[in-house]
Amino acid sequence: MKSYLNQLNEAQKEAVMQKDGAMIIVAGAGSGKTRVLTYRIAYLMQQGIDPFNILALTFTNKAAREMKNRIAKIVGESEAKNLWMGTFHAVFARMLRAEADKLGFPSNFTIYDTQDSVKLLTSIINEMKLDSEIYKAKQVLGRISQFKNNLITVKAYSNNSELQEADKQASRPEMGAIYKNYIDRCFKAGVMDFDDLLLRTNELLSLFPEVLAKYQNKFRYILVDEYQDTNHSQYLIVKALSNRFQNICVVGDDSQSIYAFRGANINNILNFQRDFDEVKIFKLEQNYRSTNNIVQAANSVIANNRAKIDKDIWTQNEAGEKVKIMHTYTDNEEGRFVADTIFDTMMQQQVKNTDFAVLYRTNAQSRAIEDALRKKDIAYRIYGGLSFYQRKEIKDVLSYLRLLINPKDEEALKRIINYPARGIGQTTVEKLVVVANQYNRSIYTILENLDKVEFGLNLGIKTKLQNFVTMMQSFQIFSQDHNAYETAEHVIKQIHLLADLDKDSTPEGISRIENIQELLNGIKDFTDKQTEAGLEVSLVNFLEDVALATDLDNEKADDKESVSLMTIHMAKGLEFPYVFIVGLEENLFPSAMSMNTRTELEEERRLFYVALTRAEKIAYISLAQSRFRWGKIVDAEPSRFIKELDEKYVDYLKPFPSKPFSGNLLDDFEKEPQQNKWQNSNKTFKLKNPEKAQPPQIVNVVPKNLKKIQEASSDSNNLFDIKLTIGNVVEHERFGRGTVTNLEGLGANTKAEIKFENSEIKNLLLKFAKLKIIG
DNA sequence: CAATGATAAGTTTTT
DNA sequence: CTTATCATTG
Repeated sequence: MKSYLNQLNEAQKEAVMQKDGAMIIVAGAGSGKTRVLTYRIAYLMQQGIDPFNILALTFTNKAAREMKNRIAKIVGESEAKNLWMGTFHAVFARMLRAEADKLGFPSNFTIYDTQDSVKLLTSIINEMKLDSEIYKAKQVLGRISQFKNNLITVKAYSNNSELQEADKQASRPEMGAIYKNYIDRCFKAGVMDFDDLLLRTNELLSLFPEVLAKYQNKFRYILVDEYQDTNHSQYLIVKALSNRFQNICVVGDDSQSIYAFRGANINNILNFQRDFDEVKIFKLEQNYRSTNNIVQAANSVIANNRAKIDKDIWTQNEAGEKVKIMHTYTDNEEGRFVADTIFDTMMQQQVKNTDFAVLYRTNAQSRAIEDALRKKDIAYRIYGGLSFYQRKEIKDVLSYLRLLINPKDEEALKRIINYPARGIGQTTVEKLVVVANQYNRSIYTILENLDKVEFGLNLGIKTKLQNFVTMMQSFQIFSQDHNAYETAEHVIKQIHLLADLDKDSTPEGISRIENIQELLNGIKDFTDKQTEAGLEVSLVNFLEDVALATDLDNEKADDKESVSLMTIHMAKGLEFPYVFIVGLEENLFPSAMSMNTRTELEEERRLFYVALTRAEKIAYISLAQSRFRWGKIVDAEPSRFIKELDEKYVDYLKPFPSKPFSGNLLDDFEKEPQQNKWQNSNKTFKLKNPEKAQPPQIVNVVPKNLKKIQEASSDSNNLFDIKLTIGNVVEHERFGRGTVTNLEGLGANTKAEIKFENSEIKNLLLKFAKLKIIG
């Protein structure tokens, strides 16, 4: 029973066994944080604490699920089931549902995702006749999100001249009015957006002392994971709930704080000691995950940050391989390097696809990697980007379900009132919105009372609207004695959605139908699981799950044999034996948007730290000299973060090319014709003509300082020293045969003028042209 | 009102 | 290069 305590080191054990009071666990990357949290919860339960009295807040649903499973193994399933464990959003959505009436919300409120919010704001901005160039919906939403995360209500805003002044300065004086409209519309629609789930929880706890008391009493022990990424709103919730018993344990690593951009406040962790009476601090500094080379390399990078808690991350693990850096010419070549290395490693080490992850700063970078992996027939899965539930066809179906449980849901209604097409056009919908605002009712209420209001609709349209309402009503009746799965299936059948999609025989159209099927399977899975667990199966629960799910939460069967591709943000909390961090270039990583202030740059650096510390065995870092961005070829310079890596822990797989590239790159890009044809095809496919291009030569160069290499290679670069003289006959992969008519420049920068057989004369840079000398 | 094509605009990270 | 929105036509 106590045996699990023996699996802990001293620091971990102390943290686990500190039962009461406020405490902070500063847990370095790979220091067994999850293990401490799980054991701590198990320990609490064995000390007699009722699981009903424990609240554990995690950063992802996946983390919550895994932790719960691990706890169940120690204390048993039936006990573990009673824990409140989940993300802030999921846990407090559940709480809000129970208490919704107090805030004037229906208990079946639905949740707006970002897209819904942006659409609502777009229409508000239009209705207010504001310039949509100045009031960009996305930016306005960002601003509103800031307000909400800092608990600035509409009223607080109107009393805050500083904020108003700031918005005036940004020539958006109507910000407050938009904010008010947005809040009103959400309220009227019975919906909450992501930020509302936290904001309204705060509202609930501060306006209703008896509710606060109830939950304070319930949650006597509170644990918060990834505390460094909580925002002010979350902080206040935690503080309020833990105020009575002060049994609060937060776990985090300031070095891994990467969500300031969406309001996370690093001060929450830095100032934790000030917030509670007696705070015990535990530091977990031993890394169990990575080799020493990786740990030290990561340390050397993060040392460049000023704002941090002092700690010394170390490991007993073997030195392992050094961090490997590969500098390629283009992003396509970078992709090839990744694919080739994965392929070779799998062959030589007999390891699985799942042992590899490719991490990037932006989702757009996945393309080049995907292409290369497909060419090598390596199965992969992309996480993030647009998630399954955000796909158009899926959101359409979900919107029907949303409207069914919450007829006031305006965005859901607008989305489907004319999909599949039933002759209700944009103008009609706009009229409805106006009337709904006039009467201060939801659109659906207006629809239900069409004969009572007159606003110039012709009979034909009226009938169509009437039919729509009748249909929705029939769905509602149907859902009363059918479960979520049966209802969804019924709805899909009744609206003839598949018939509509069937008209489209393109691969995209077919995949849409498959997606609908997959959605149905998902709902079935959900209903089955809930039934098994003896829980109430409701559409409300399903929709909430879906709204708060991330891509990481949807596991697919073939994930078990796939290489993972994701942004670094998504990779937080995960680990892989082999990790590729790609695109280490200025303006990409660090991102161009975040180099204005020190704070932002430090966040980028922490992001790099997070990326590196995902690796167990080998970390590869790659960068290209030029990259396809915004439809153009853009020159790139090595990221400053590369220079910050202590050279003791680094291997350059190839010397850095001499100068920033400025020549003609078309060769490399045009060599791979129409690769985009494969874009939407399957993850794996057989190549008809396996590319004959050799994998990049991996040359082990004595680790040298980057600068030295750059200096050394600037005058002569023997790697590219092609012996070519005027008069040679050469063959080019694309242009065919030609004769060298002139040579210019030295070494890597030699430019050749070639007259091709089609009598075109071209100037080619030898290092890119890959000419074959024929005679 | 719907379907189609054209043009414009935009990419940081996400619950 | 991709996606979203706009304009035009039937």
